[in-house]
Amino acid sequence: MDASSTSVIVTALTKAIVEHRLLPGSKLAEQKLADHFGVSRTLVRQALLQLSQHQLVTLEPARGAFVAAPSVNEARQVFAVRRMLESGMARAFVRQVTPSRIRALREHIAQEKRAIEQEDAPGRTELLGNFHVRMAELMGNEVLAQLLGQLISRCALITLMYQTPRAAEHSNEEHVGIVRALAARDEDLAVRLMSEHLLHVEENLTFDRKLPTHDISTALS
Amino acid sequence: MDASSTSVIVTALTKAIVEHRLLPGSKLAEQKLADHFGVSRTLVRQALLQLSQHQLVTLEPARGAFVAAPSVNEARQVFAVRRMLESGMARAFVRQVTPSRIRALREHIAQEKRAIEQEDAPGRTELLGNFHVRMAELMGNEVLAQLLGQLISRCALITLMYQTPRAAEHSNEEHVGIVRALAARDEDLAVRLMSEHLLHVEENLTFDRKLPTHDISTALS
DNA sequence: CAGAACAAAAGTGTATACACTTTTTCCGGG
DNA sequence: CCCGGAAAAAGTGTATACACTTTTGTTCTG
Repeated sequence: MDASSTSVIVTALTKAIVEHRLLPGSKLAEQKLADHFGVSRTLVRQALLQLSQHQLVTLEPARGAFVAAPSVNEARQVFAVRRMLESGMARAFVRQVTPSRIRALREHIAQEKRAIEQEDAPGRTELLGNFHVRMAELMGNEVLAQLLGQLISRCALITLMYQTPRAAEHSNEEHVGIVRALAARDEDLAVRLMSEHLLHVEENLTFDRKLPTHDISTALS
Repeated sequence: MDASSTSVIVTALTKAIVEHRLLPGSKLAEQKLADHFGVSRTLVRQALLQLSQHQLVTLEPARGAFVAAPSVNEARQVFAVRRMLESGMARAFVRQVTPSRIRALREHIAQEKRAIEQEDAPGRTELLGNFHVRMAELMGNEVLAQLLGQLISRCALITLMYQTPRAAEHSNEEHVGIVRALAARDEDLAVRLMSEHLLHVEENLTFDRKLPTHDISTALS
């Protein structure tokens, strides 16, 4: 059993959704996607099924697939989970700090900064989210990394316009503070900063935004 | 797009895998499953795809689906994630304790006890795992509950023979202690007990067990 | 002109078909 | 007797077919 052709579709759609080229509520018609990717509906359906498990797509019986539009409530729950999980992660990270791990995080933060300065909105959002995944990877816990990756994709879908330059810079600075606490092996400070960081991100949520529904063929090309 | 027929298959297979009626490594042939459930391979494939995302099944290209056999390393990572997540959950729970929530947990523990006394092995394992999901549900965080549910399914697959009467009783007693700390609103104690509880469960892992591969038609009937 | 009712079109849900890969079986050579 | 290899069987991967549902568009009625 294979998922390689399917995963191309999953990746492309995930990227489009997370980068808001496909907006919440957009219809994802199977045949149109199939034509676009040059495969049959079978593979498209597999991909949509996967995306629905990642909560990036909702399936309505006999009506089809739509880009997910998470409720305010769901958004808060996702952030609550992230706070629980990631404060624990910060604590665990402190207990196994190494110079090379700190270096890797600092390099990542530098990349973030470059993306912010160049006003590269999609790259910026991705890097800011990936900071957290990077931490998990550096700890050698792939299970954690994968889980966080999914949660963060959901967050990207949720936050929509979180990626204002101001908020992005703010996040970047908070990352700096977190890494400083990690490097100092200050467990409680690191945990507190991580928790506050996620609270700040959540506070920046803009739930009242209404955006037009895009066409899928333009969004994917 | 529908998943209702598929979800029956997913549920049945999940139950069989978690209860060890289907053992790690067992082949899950599509046509056999299709015959058993009276549907076409299409729906079986959808189900297997979902189960592979839950990490209960591994898919090997052109070779088919097998009940997952998580490595020791993966097992430890899953438990590490649970400790991070659930100590945070315990802390959050304390901050929003109510008498009815404590009552619900105590009732759950009483159920556990009954299952242990009656030596109902599958029910026991399920209830012991569900204690943690129940906490998430009581907090009103469905996202957390769903996530924990998946992690705990993976754990059930991992722990295999964790469900010895002794270990089960031990877990049950620890649940009692955790609820007592929650009721007393002792945040630090609750967090510590939860973390230690999960460490104890992890310590009971038996990685050296070798078990025969069952036949799927007997396991599911 | 607005609205209900029906017909046509489009789209989803499941089954089946078929190409291709892996596994098994069977046979001949060492 | 055992090993290697070819042929057959079984199984997976993708496409397609078809029934059924939803949506759309048109016509008829008040």
